[in-house]
Amino acid sequence: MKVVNPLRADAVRNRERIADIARQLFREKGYDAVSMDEVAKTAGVGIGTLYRHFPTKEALYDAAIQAWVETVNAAAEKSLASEGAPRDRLLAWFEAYVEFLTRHKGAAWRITSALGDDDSPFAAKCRTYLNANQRVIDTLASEGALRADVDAMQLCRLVGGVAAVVDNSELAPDAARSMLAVVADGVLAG
Amino acid sequence: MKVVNPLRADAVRNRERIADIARQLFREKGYDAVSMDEVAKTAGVGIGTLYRHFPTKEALYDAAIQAWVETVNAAAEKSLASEGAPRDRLLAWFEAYVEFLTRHKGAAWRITSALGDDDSPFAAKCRTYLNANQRVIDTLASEGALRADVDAMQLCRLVGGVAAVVDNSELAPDAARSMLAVVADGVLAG
DNA sequence: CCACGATACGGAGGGTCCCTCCGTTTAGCA
DNA sequence: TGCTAAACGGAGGGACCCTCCGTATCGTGG
Repeated sequence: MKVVNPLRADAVRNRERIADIARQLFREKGYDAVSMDEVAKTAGVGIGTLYRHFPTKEALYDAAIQAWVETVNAAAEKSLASEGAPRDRLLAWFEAYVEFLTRHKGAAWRITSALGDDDSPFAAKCRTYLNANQRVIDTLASEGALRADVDAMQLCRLVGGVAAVVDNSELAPDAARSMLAVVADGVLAG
Repeated sequence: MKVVNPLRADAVRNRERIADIARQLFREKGYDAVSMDEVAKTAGVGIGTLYRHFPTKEALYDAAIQAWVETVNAAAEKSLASEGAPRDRLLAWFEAYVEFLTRHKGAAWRITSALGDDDSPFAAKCRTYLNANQRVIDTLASEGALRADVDAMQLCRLVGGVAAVVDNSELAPDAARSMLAVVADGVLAG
């Protein structure tokens, strides 16, 4: 028998090209404004091929935004490692977090919406974010800078909510920063 | 000539029945889960009739959630009129605000998304909300309880973001309250 | 009371989605 | 080179929002 286990070369090629094109399109136009037909046509494959590689549009989206999610942990470490006051470091993390979430239009709301849902295609990304926030909380809490009842899920939701609004209304960084300052002060207080 | 200016009796009847049914359906199932066909069928009218009265789905939604929006000002007054500390009154207002926004599934995000957009069908509702928040800010600021750089738009976005997350993830009131406490403390601080 | 015209009704169908199904083509081992 | 498992491609199904237009109804002037 001729069991060919690894993916065929053309399949690998197509999968990568589709993911690249999708990343580009989603980033430019946002989730809703990109149709699966458009991705297939731009990538030069049939719609059937697209769906063979990515069973739903959300799965494609998940693959398209995969790369940058993986750098989130590094960003958390970097924000925390700096020398400044807890408030400054927390704000730096928040800003990095919002910058990540808003890098692809529509991602902030989609990911924040999926926060409690284990069945979502974004569940893995949510866990990454939760862990990063937990690390930030642990670090600042060990310095006694945080109020006691803050948890990672709550923080993800608060900052994710801000990110979603910033993304949707295309707010300037200043507007985002002033909203994040409110959240940071609220979390540090008490 | 026979110019019949006022609406015909059947038209008035249908308009009201459609709005009633739509309010009920939107409230039960949320914006996305209700189709225009479903509204028409449930109301017992043709799809053409529905669109004669409400030119888009968003216009229908706007009409469906009209009634409760108008009571928001009363809620603001009531929250402010109580005797408690500024923090308690602010929190009471936030909770009332979130309760309003989450009363119809999907409304929080849609309205908060429309905050800067004058062309949105929800523009009028946004103005109502902004004014209510402005009144709250003015009252508390006159007591010196607020940080200086808080504005109504920012507050609408912050609390609207929390409301959207609460609505989408169907969080318990406790979870909402703890997030709102963070925002309130952040706004009062400094 | 009736006839007639302005008004409103209803649903077929257009355009756009996401996604499925299946006949056709291709890769790659023996 | 022949053959089979794997991959491809696109027609089309079903759902959606919305438009268009022939048909039915309302309500007034005669």
